[in-house]
Amino acid sequence: MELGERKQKILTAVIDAYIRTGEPVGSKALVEMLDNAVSSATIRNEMAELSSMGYLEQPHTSAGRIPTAKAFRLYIDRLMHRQVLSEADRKDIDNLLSGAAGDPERLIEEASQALAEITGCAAMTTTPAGQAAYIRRIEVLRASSRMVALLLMTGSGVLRTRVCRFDRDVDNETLERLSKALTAGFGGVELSEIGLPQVQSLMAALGENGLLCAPALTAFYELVQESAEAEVLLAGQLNLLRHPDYDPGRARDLLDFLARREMLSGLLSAMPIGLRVVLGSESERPELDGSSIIVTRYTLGGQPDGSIGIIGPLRMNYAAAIPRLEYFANTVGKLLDEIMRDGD
Amino acid sequence: MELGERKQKILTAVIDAYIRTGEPVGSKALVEMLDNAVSSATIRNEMAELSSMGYLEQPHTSAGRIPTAKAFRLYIDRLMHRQVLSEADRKDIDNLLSGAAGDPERLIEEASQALAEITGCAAMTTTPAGQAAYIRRIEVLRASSRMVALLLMTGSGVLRTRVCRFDRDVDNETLERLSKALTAGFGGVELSEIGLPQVQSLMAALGENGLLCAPALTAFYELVQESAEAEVLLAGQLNLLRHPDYDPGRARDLLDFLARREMLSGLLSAMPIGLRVVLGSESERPELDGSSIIVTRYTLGGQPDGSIGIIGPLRMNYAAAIPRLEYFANTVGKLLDEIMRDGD
DNA sequence: TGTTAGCACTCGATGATCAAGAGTGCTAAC
DNA sequence: GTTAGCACTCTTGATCATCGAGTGCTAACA
Repeated sequence: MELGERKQKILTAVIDAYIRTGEPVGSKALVEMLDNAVSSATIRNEMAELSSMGYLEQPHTSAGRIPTAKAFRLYIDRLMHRQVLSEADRKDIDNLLSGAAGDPERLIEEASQALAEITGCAAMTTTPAGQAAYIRRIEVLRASSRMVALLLMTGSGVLRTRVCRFDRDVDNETLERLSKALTAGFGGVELSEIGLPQVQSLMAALGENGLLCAPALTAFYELVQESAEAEVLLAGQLNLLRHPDYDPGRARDLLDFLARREMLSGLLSAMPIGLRVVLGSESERPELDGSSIIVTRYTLGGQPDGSIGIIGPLRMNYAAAIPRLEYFANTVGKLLDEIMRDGD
Repeated sequence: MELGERKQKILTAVIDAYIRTGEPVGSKALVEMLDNAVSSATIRNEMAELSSMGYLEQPHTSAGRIPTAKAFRLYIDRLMHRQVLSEADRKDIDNLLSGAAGDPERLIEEASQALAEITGCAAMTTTPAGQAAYIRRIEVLRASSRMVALLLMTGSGVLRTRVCRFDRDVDNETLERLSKALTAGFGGVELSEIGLPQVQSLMAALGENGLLCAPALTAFYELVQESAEAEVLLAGQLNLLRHPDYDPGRARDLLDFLARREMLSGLLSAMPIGLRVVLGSESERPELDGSSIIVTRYTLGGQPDGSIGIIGPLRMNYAAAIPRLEYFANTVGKLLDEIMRDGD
């Protein structure tokens, strides 16, 4: 079902105008947009056809047309003219990202903030975890006679800590042994390979100390689980409240949805490599209806790693947002590589 | 300006009803609430006086009365009948707080969540930092040949980490020396006493290594600053969107305000010891108008430490919220003491 | 002197009616 | 295939009358 050239032009104009104003667009307005090439009656005929083809719909008889999800899909895939970022645009983004000097996690966090600010949408990112996240280092630190802090550093440079409390005093020797056992047993191991059985067998290997160290091992296990699943960072949710397209109820539902990180996490991890636009109505989630998600991945050492994306109203400025998001992802990847690259 | 007993009863009834319904309350409704003790005309006379005294106001001539901020103040300080928590109420709260076993920071975080859930307001807490927050431990951990992680543990058991990157490779010896210098120089020192000059003089003392270690010292300084000011945790902001008293614009402004943690931090730290109710109109912040804050402190080792509080609409159920908040603060303090108490 | 019944009055909320305007679909002419 | 013209539909905003809740005031009452 190929669309004629004029139909494409008209549809594109309708969507562009709708994205700009949020109002249904009528035949008169379109005549101007198409440089008076044809009359409004012709436009009307074409629009009637576009309607019956499922690309346009009318909120009511005497209103203009608004694009359907199907139309947005076509627009995004084929019709839209992406903006080309100016030197100034790039500079702006570069500046926003220059804040976090050496910490990968903070970089991602600030990238989230910046992306939200630039696009006016909510931004979501996942920390670099990737498939190849392994344990680079484990530390057992005494905090007091019964409290011990565990620290886990992954291969991607992300740190996680947890404090746990023993049932009775532990001596340095025990901690030392625990620390050695953890490092020996799990250093360099991929996070995904560490499950309850592995931790339990380590506990058994510790012999009489195993039971005493149970709180620490539990904490360690939780720490591994926590580090294994990429953390989802969200920024600029309040931007969504500002947008007129969201009535209070819908906005609340959406924010509720976004607050459930495990949802987002699943959503993002299910995304294939490459830049994707998911229209809310295309997902199975009713909360996302009326919204739209653009996601891509940033790379780490040349490999696709964490996700970075935005979520906003269906009627968002794709032509501007997409190239910006791409540039963000590229820059984040580059900065991460710079941080992680070592002098060897 | 003492209020007669009947006036007090009427005012209390008005506020109770207004808190329940959110609508202006009229003389007829009040007659019922006061068990038909007097006629509506009498009530009207009394209400007219209460109006001229500044306790009640009318949205428009033909509507009932709503309480003013002055009335709420009186209500909270003297008129209100606090709910007494049932055994079941306490159990509920105890259960909600039993999650985070041994980690003080996670305990506070979960307390925030739970408090928001129970009260239907937004909850805010600060991590235990207190005036007496000193450095219990500093660790310098190599992450790779150029990346180093710093870890800071404060006396209250809170951990903070930061990753920094050196301009060139650092050998273990240098790191060792840095670690020793930091521990020797700042171990046991109060956070508030560590400023740029102190860090700089340490850098000088490191001699030729000082310059090389500059990124780490910068990170250390930032870490100290970050740990010195109690972190403000916020939960349940979305509860506010659910409340009919907030129109979308006001809700957004309030959420914007809450998102600026440094504002909250200042607000909380300026609060005197003990349970306080601050009506939004009593603060200088226009964003808080129409809202109300209830704050208290939890204790750590018998000393008042972090803040814990809620923020919600002016018309909130104080009689229920206040005793719950108090119980929360007590329980959090108890749990913290349990976690921190050492076997010596 | 304090309380109450009665009543006129005010003012927002509700709903009906109406005109204006935007936009369409259809028909007939080009 | 395109266009001018026109009748038709439907939203929007304004105007207006009505209704009802609630008040303030006055006069009667205990």
